[in-house]
Amino acid sequence: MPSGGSGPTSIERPRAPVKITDVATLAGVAPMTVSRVINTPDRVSPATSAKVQAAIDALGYVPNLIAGGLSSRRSRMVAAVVPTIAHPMFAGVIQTFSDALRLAGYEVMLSLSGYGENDKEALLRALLGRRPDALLIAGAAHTPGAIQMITEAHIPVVEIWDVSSHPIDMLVGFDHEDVGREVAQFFLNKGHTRFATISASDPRAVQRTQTFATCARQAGGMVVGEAIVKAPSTIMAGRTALASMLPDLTERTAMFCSSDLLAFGAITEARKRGLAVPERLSVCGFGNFELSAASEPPATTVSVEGAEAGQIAAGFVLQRLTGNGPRQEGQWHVPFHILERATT
Amino acid sequence: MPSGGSGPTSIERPRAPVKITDVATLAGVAPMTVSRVINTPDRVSPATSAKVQAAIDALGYVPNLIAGGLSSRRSRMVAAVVPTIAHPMFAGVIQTFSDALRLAGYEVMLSLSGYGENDKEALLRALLGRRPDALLIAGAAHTPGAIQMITEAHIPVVEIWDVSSHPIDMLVGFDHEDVGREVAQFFLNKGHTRFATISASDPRAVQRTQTFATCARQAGGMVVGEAIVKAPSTIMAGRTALASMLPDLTERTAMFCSSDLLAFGAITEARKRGLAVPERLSVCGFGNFELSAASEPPATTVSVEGAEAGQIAAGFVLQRLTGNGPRQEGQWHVPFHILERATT
DNA sequence: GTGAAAGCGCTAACAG
DNA sequence: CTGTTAGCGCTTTCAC
Repeated sequence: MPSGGSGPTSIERPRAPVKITDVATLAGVAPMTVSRVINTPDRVSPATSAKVQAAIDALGYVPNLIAGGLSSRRSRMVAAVVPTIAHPMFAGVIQTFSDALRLAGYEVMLSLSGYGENDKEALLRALLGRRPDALLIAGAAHTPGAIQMITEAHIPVVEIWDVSSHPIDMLVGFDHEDVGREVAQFFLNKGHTRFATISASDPRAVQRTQTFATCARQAGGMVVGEAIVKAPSTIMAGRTALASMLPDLTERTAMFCSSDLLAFGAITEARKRGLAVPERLSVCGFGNFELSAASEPPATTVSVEGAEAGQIAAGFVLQRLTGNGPRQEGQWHVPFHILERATT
Repeated sequence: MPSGGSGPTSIERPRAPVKITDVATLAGVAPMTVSRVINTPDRVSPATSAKVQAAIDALGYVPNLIAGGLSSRRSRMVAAVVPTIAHPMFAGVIQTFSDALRLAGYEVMLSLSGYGENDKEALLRALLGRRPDALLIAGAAHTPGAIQMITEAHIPVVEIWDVSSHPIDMLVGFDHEDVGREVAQFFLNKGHTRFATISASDPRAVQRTQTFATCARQAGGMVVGEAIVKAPSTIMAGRTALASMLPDLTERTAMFCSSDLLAFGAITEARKRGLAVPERLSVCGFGNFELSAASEPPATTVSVEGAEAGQIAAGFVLQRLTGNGPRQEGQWHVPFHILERATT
């Protein structure tokens, strides 16, 4: 029941949301001029602009972006899907990505998918139905249905986290197998011969730790334990896994955990059980959580430049959106490196 | 340059997004019937429904919710604004809230505001411009401009985190002063006479710790240190604060930290410096992070039922949205309690 | 620099 | 149970 009922009071305080025509009427201009004041101010004379701005302020006008989006076919919104933002890399990516896009006038609509792939298609449907101008999505392992939906949306897509031989569109990620290899090499260089892993059950975590184990074996090492715990990683899971692995940790062992949370749990439990870290058990985590830097002893970890990844991803999206140059294939390898601290 | 170039192939693979009329034509029905199949399936005959569904699948139709929203004036979207979801209470609230609303057919659009209040009005404008059907917002301390914008949106609003004497609409929160009081009482009952606090600089954290200090003094206790660190809380800040406070910790002291992160940092630094926990320094944190339960020694903390808060908030919103009964004032005190573990 | 007309893709309201 | 008509609030396009 718009503009119904009660007579006008002395002060304008509309009950139904103010619309562009209300502002136009008050300012004595056409709706189109109001639109210009908001979207392309430089195409309006200063005098008119001031009048309109006054009307906007007086009425507290908040433009309906739904209507604008329908008309212009641009939602000025970018959808982002990540499993969690508890992980520093994702948190970093999202933060930087959001900031960069907001600066360019886009809002980021963030959805957390969790680690279960159960209703990801439903989530995607709900997201794509809102016609985002672009999509940022974590993980390259999508169902065929999901890939089809994404493809047919005809919007720029950036996949993060994984490298992939078949990116949907653009990609910002790293090779999880490279990480495993590099950590293995790190330990091998230190003369380790016995190895162990604790991994969360998600595919990328498994990739990192399995490659680590494979490399260790290939170099003549012995893998004395490979625990897998249900994703997402927790400190407690790390403690439990280490406890159950204890009988096999009879000699000096080098351990790679798929997350700093698992690593911290393993370190905590090891020290409680009297296993000296790093003398008897060397531990390297993954993710560079603040916990690893700030706990005692500070823990060695693999750091991935999430902030940089977000910046690059935003650049990719914006370049496509602002349409400078042709559709450019973007693929960016996010750098990672081992931060050696006191647990190795 | 949309719809350019390459000629049609044998298989239908539309370059522009499929719309409701495309589906209607293929199914041989009116657009309205397609709409009904999607939104009110029980009002369509099974035969028609099947035909339409087949057309939807064949074309990979994803309804444009922007258009639907404009027409129906319901976006089926709820905006949520929290400073961070690194805090278990917020994470819990958002998770439960999202799940409950998704079940009812609403998507949650999550925005992280951070702890700076700088551009909150701009954020709100961008959010409200998308015409969410309801708003969940953390913190009761809003600027007048923000309050006016929210009010004039004429949508259900739930504030979380804080109790307030002047809620905008509905409220799910707790009294931070109550927390301070209760923790003080907890320590007093154990016979403590010397107290200290480490707090993040955000208003609610300060409220908790200051009330703690006040209560301790009123009971005849002595407050030997009150550190304030810049929000958001970090482990390292807790370590640094404790280190600087060390000279004043000459006797058995009870410490309340505004976050488990600060508490963990304080405990870590204390033990490193040879201050026995809990014998010389008793520490209670806030938030019930996993870290507190899983670290060694397990840390005493204040647990707030975030998941329950999210459930209640979702209930408030849905009741208003599905419109059973009159506009009901909702105010809910989220329960909290002290989890005593090994650091006190 | 400003305005008028048309329409974005969908659904409310009302027929049949 | 299904179809028709009108219009959501804005921006595109074209005119002046």
